[in-house]
Amino acid sequence: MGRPPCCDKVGVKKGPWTPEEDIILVSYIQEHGPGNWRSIPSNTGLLRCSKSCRLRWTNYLRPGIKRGNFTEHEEKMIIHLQALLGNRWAAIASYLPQRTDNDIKNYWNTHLKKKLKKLQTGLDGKNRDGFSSSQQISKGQWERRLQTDINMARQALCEALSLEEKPSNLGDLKASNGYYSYMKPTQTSTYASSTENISRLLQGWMKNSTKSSKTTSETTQNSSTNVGGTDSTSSQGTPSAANNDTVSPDSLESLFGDVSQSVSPDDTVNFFQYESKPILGSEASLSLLEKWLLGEGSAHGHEEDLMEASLRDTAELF
DNA sequence: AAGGGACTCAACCGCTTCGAA
DNA sequence: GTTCGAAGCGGTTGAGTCCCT
Repeated sequence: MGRPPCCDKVGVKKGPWTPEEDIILVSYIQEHGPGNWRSIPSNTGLLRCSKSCRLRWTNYLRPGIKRGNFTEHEEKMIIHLQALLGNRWAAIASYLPQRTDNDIKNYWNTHLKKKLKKLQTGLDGKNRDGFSSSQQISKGQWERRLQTDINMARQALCEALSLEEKPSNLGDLKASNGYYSYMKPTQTSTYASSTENISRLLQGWMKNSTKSSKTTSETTQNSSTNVGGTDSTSSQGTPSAANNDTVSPDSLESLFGDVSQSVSPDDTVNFFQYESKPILGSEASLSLLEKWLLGEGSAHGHEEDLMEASLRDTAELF
């Protein structure tokens, strides 16, 4: 009963990918670009379903993926964004271009959830509730609308300024609807890191062909040399934001320590107010926002700056 | 050294969304 | 306006690894 599996064909392979399969997939995508996943198994001879190919690519083989430990900044971003967006991992991942939604989801479930739970239980006795639950819901709804506005503003800005050059660190990505999505390579030097991937895969394969598939993760661990790609996710309808996993402002406050401790729990909202409302207190903040809107430079750095500016200016407002 | 519980994370499953016909 | 297939997404699983006793 129920929906049949996407690939109930006999002979479709499941389970961990082998280095050989990785190489085949990367080579194919290098040549044809990602997309048209349906045709990949038949065109490459891979005994995998299209979904599996897509996942393997987006979560593992795609250039620009950063692996390994999350930095403190990334952690904060995730907690912030999770509080605002709920478990919309793809949307959250769009703010952390080097991380995949799967990675973020895993990290949340294995690390951050526990961390915050600990903090929350520590605070429970105090009952310093900043929001009512209804406030949280309306904030979520408001923020989602806001995010759409932000994306539209970004796009409009890019179009208005006829931006032709790509952001320096985004390689072969193209701004689209406020997000960066893959653009089929047309000229030179695209997929440099894929080539690197392949050679690493080959090396790892030759060296450790007998080892488990875990080895692959090491061989393909790739410095983000050229691309900070993300799935071109947009905010979608049916959010389940403010679900049970949503973090209370108390936890955020505790976790962020000195960054947040002097300001209200509404910081999370203020962070996004910066993205759309002209209440910026300083020109510096404005230029940061401008840069961020244009997708210039390292998203990481500017988001951090923006967040700090947000907190700083919020404090100034009071 | 061995057993077993805890943890991690790649991969799968199934529902939803989107776009073409 | 409806249908259908493809792609996207979030939740869940399970194999491998780590750590403690």
